[in-house]
Amino acid sequence: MASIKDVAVEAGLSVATVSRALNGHPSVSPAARRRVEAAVETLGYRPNAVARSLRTDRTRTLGLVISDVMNPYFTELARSVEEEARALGYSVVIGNADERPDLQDHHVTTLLDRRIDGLLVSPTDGGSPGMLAAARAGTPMVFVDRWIPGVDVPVVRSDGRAAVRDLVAHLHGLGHRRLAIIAGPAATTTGRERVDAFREALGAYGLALPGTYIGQGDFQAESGRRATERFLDLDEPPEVVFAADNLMALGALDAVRARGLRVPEDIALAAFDDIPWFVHTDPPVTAIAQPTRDLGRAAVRALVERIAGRAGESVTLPARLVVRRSCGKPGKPGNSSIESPSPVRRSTP
Amino acid sequence: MASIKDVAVEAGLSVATVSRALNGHPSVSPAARRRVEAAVETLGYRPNAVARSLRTDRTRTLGLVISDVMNPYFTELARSVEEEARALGYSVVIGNADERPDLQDHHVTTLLDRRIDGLLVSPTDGGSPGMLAAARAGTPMVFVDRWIPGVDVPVVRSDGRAAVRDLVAHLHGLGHRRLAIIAGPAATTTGRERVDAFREALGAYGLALPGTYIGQGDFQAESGRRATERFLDLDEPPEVVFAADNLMALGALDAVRARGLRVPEDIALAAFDDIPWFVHTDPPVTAIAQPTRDLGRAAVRALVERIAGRAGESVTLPARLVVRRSCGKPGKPGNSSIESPSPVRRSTP
DNA sequence: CTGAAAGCGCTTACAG
DNA sequence: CTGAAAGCGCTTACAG
Repeated sequence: MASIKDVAVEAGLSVATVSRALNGHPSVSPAARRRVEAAVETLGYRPNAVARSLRTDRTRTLGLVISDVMNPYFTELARSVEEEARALGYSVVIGNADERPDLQDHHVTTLLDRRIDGLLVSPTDGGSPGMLAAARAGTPMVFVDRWIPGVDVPVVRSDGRAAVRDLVAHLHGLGHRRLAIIAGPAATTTGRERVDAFREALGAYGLALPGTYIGQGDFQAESGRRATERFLDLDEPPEVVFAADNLMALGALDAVRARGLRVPEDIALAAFDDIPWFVHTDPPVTAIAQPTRDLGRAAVRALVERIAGRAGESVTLPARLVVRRSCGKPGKPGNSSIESPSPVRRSTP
Repeated sequence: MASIKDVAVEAGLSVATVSRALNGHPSVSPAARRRVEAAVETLGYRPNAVARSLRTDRTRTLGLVISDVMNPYFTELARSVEEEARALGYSVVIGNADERPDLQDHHVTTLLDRRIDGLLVSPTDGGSPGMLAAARAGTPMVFVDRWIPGVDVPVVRSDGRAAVRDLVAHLHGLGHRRLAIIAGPAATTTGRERVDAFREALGAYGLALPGTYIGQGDFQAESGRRATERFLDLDEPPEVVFAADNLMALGALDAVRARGLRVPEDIALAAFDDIPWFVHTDPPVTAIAQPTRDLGRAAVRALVERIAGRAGESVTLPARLVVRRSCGKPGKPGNSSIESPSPVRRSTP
C-alpha cells in the first residue's frame, strides 16, 4: 500500500509538502497541489489513519457501549448515534455489553486502548470498575439512556414519568386496579426509575404496589416470561402487567400465550419502549415511546462538546404514551396520544 | 496517559525489555518481569494500540459492513460475528450501509483507512466501486449472506432453496394456487435467488409466477407495503404473499391491515428470515429461518483464515421452514418442521 | 512556499 | 537476558 513517501517521490516534492497539500494547508502552491493530486490519483494513495492518529493524538472515533444490541431500542439508538457522528466527521465503534459488567469493561478497555476520542455509555448494572475508572480519569464521556448517580458525566436520557402517569390513568380508566410491573435490574437507573414512577402514579389513585406485584427482570425476554409466570401463579394475579422494556414484554406475551390465556381479556399488558412490531402483535401493544433518534443525536453532540473541552450539556426529553389494544378497549385516556393508524378491524368482534 | 517509556523509567529497565515483558516474550528474567508488572500496576499503564498497530501493521480489528442494522436478521448476524471475533482476539467495527452503495463505500473506505485486518461484507446493490476495488486489491475479505458473482472472495451464506420448496409444498397443500412474491433488489444475490427458488418450486406444481405477482421491493418495510397494495389492487389478487425478508413482511402486514383484511383468511403471508416477533404477530408468521449464528461464526473463521494467508473456505448452510398460522390451518407440510411451542390456543376457533 | 528533522508509542532485529 | 537503535507513516514547528 502506497505511503506518503511514495506520493512525495511521484510528485517530486517532500513528504512535508505532500502532507500539507493533503490536509488543505493554505501555504501550498497551486502547482504543488496539482502534482500531489495527480500522484495520489496514479498511486491510489489513501492516508494511513493509524499513523495520523498516533501523531495527532486524535482518532476521530467515538465509542458506544450499550447493554444489548439485540434490543430494538438500542439498535435504533446506535443507528442515530452513528448518523449524527458521521455528520460531524466521526466514526463510531459499538461495544455490546449484553447486560454483563465484565463485557462492558472489556469493551471500555478495548476502546480506550484504541484511543477513541470519546465514549458514549449506557451503563450496565451500576457501572463496572473500568468504566468508572475511565470516567474518573477524565475520558470525554456521556451517559445515554441510563446513568450512574454521583458520577460527573453529562446524561442524555428521556423522562418517562409523565408517560407512566398517563399509562396508569389509562389503565385506571379501563377499570384495572391490580397492576404489576416487571422491573429492570435495580442497579440500573432505568430499572429503578420506571418502578418508582409506576408506584408514584398508582399512589395518586390510592393504589398500592405490593412486593408480589413487582417482578424482578433483567431486561431480557426470558426474565419477562418467568416474572409473568409467577404473577399468574398468585392467588390473586394482577389484572395488568407493565413490562419495563420491550423484550420483557415479549417474554410476558410468551408466558401468557403458553397458558392459553388471552391479552387483554385475561390479563392486560403494556411496555416501556415502543417498537415497530408492537403494531402487529396479537394484540397490538400499548407502549411508552422514547424519542430515540433525538436521544442519539443529543448524546453525540454533547460528547463532541466534551471532546472539544467544553461542558456538554445534559438533556432530558419526554417519553409519550401510545395507546393500542393490549390493555382493553381504549376509554378516554387523559392527555395521552391515541394511535389509530388505519381502519383496524378486530378479528374477534 | 502513561507510555511505555514511563513504565521503563519506573521499572528501571529499557523500553525494549518492558515491551518484551508485556508481550510475553520468553527471554525476560523473572525479576524484570515482576518489576514491569509492578510499574504497570502503579502507573495504570495500558499499551497504546494505535502505536502498536502502526508498528506491527496489524490492528486485530475486523470490519463488518452490513446493509441494514435495523433489520433483526443483520443485528443477530452482527452479534454472532462480534462474539466469534472476540473469542479469536479480534474487535469488530460495524458499518451500516442502509442499502445505499455510497454509504457502503464510505464505510469500506473508512475501515480500510483505519487498517482493519479484514473485511466482512454483505454487499448492497451488486457492490460499490470502493468495495470492488478493495476486493481486487487483495484485502482479506469474505462475503456473508449476499455475494457478488465473479469476485474471488469466499462466501458464507445459507441456501434457502429446499426451504422454499417446503414452503411452496405447504402452500400448495393448503389449496393456494395464486402465489406472489415481494422480491428484494435484483442487484443483490438474495434478491434474485429467492425469486428464482420460488419460481422453480412453483414450476414443480405446474404453477407460473406471472410478472404481476412479482413485487419489486428493497428489503425495507415501506416497499413491502407498496408491493402488497399493488397486489391487492389487481383484478385477481394473489392468495399468498411471500416476502423476501422480514421487514417487507412487516410492511405487507401493515398494508393488509390498513385495508381491513385478515391474514390468513383474506390473504396468506410468509416471510424469508425468522425473527422472535413472528411468534407474536397476528397471526404468527410462517417463515424461513436461516442459521444466523452459525453463519456469523463461519464467516469470521473464514476471514481469519484469509488474514493468516490461507484459503478460507466458502460455506453454505441450509435454511429451514417454520410453519405457523399465517398461511392457513397447517396441513401436512412435507418434510418441513412444524412449530408448536406450547399449548397455543387460537383465539378464533 | 518548501524541506529537513523531530517525534508520536510502540516492536524487533542486532549486538553484547 | 538486556539495551541501543531503527523504523512504522504520518504532522508540524523551525529555518530558509
